[in-house]
Amino acid sequence: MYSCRMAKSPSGTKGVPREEREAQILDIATEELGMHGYAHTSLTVVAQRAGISKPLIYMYFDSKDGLYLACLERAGDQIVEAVTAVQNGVALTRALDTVAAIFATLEPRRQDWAVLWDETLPPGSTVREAALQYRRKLIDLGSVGTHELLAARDNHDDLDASMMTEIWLNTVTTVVRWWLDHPEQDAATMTARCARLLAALQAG
Amino acid sequence: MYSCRMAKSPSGTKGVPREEREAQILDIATEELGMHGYAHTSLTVVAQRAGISKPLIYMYFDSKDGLYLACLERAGDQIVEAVTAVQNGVALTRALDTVAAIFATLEPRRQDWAVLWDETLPPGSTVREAALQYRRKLIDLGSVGTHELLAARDNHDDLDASMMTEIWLNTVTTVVRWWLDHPEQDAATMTARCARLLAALQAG
DNA sequence: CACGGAACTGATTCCTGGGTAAGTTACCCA
DNA sequence: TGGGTAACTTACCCAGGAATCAGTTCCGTG
Repeated sequence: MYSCRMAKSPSGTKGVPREEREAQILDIATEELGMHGYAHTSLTVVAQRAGISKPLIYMYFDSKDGLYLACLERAGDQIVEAVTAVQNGVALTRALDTVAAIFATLEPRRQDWAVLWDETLPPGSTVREAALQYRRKLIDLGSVGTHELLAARDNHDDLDASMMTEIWLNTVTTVVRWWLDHPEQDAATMTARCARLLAALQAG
Repeated sequence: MYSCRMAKSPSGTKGVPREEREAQILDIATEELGMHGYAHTSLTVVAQRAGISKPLIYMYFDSKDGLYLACLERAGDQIVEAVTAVQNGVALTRALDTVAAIFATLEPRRQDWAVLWDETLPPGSTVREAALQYRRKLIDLGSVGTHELLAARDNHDDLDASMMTEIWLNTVTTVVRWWLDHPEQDAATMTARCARLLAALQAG
């Protein structure tokens, strides 16, 4: 008999090494999670899209949570690293640098941000806690910027800073979501657009 | 026998007229939906919190969708009306007026905005479509403002305006969520805080 | 005082989706 | 050439939550 390929029997190996299969699953899962959110993502669909069966996913990722966490870690680590590397400019310039870095990092897989900022994670779940920890890192980075900006205006209200930090990160989230809805736009265009809008807001 | 109250038998009327009961259910449901989102709200919990049984909810609201839609309509109508009534100032003043109106309207039931902006609505569902229609109205109102603001800066890019409108509404959402996390703040304080932050951003 | 309707419930059904048990195929190597 | 292992599958279980059935109690009214 020839090796495989002949679709003779459904069971048995297809010759795809674990590592490769894992990467494939991860990519598809990220897309599904990014589009529909954790709550509305079904592993059955992920398996179908990957052309495999559900148990294989469980074999490699243990559970739905495990799969989400794998997507989250890949996304979170990459984003946090990229953003951290760019925190040196001053005030609003730094903000622009940050979004530029985010767009660049996200270019190959834009859904990563949506996975990180998934709003459908079950309240009190471990997946939510895990996502919050990654977000926390970004919040801490952003917090430096907002405190700085407000201090320069003689505003030292911590609650003001807290709210502004929240606004900042949700603005990034919104912009990335808008990007997902406009797939034809590239990273550079997005960065330029953000710069324009920021300037427009400032030109009081 | 005395009328009710005696907890003798579980079945039978408790003497609460339908209208009153409906209002009570609506309030509790709005809280649950606002806190956990549609996807993670269970009617069993709503019933328990109201001290009634699940079938009564179905009797009055037909389905989970029906209950959500009732909450949505009450919230949406009120918010849209309040915001519409305040669209007369110019540019950023109008933005401030709008958030002030929103805070004032939301004061008695802050979760209303979270119901309207629920991120856990199932993709493609009728509830989502309904919510989107209400959001659309707010987006159209906001759109006028952003186009105006950008035009004043000689920017006539529709995509810029589209993104900025999105940012605007998500900022409102973020601010209201922050408010939910800081229950001790009142509407007036929130308005003042927003004014301060806007000024800080502009003072380039 | 019967009776119709309004307010309500316990128990059940049904279905979706996460998770598992047990078995199948192919390849590698002693 | 026969085990051992890696890569798979079919068929199933089961919890939880939406939705429903078949009533029960109470009150107003002719």
